[in-house]
Amino acid sequence: MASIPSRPAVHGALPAEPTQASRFGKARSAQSSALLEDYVELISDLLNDGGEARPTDIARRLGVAHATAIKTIGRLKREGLAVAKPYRGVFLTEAGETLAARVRARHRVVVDLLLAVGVPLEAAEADAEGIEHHVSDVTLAAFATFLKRGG
Amino acid sequence: MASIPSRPAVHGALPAEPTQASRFGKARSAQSSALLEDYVELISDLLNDGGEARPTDIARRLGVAHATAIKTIGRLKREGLAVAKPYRGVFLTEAGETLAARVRARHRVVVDLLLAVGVPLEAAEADAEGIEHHVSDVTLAAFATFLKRGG
DNA sequence: CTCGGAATGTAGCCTTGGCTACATCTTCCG
DNA sequence: CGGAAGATGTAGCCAAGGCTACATTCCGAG
Repeated sequence: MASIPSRPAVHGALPAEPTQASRFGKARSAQSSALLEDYVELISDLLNDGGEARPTDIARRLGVAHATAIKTIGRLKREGLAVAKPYRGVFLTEAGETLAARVRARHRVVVDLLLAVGVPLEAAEADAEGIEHHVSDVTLAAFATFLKRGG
Repeated sequence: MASIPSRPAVHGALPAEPTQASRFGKARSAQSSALLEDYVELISDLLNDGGEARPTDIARRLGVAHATAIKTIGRLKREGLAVAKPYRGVFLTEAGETLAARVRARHRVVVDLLLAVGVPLEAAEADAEGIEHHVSDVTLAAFATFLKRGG
């Protein structure tokens, strides 16, 4: 069908810009850190609030099996974000706390922005959970400015 | 992203609300359809623009190896979103076209909203790529309303 | 002090989405 | 017409993030 000719040099309005590829790549890698961010923030919440973060609690809050939570906690440890001795609960390292604070702040801004543009509370909370991991610093700053100015 | 941050936290044990778990679960499953959505939209773009969608182009645009693209195209076929005969390019089914249209519309609204709240173009385009997959219908509607209102 | 239930941890399996390496097909050009 | 080059497809590997099933540890009753 001549539909697969060797690649002609130019392709009209859709050049194969590396820009686009890099955007997708960024979105992919963001997704990979998302889980760690969720864990770290949740652990921080649990520690601040109840004094301890136990795998079972974490698992229940995240809606996964406890084995899954434990496995991910292992990854947290490997990445230097958390410490945990067997049967002794999970704690955050300096790096973990820092990350948690950043993530929590970002989450708040995202939710507030969604509310400011008229998203209902329930949807705002729910969608923010997924959205926040893809909000870059630049975008976050813009959100903050928008909120300060008008919201 | 533990969702209790913006409000005064309950002092005492955090309740193990199923709400939170379901939010995380939703974010997780959204992430799973995200890839398919990206592929479908890109294929639609390529078809509309150049008349054909070839695995190599798709791979380059997404920034992945061609083998990866081919594997995912296989998944698209399994899910009834695309058709492809070996060495003959990829085409969308009715369902695929429908999905593509929906995804494209959503993408536009998300970018427009980001721009409307002051996010620079580059960041808006880049972040939208990740954000759009987590924007629920309710939130999308709110975005549209905000934009129409002259946001 | 012992025992049983709950919490914790381990092992092994699955799918997704990447990759590289290699095999095969098409097309185009000499 | 016959290759060679490039596109396409296949195979096999890896890590992440789920799960279930089973093993171990802890702790509070009794």
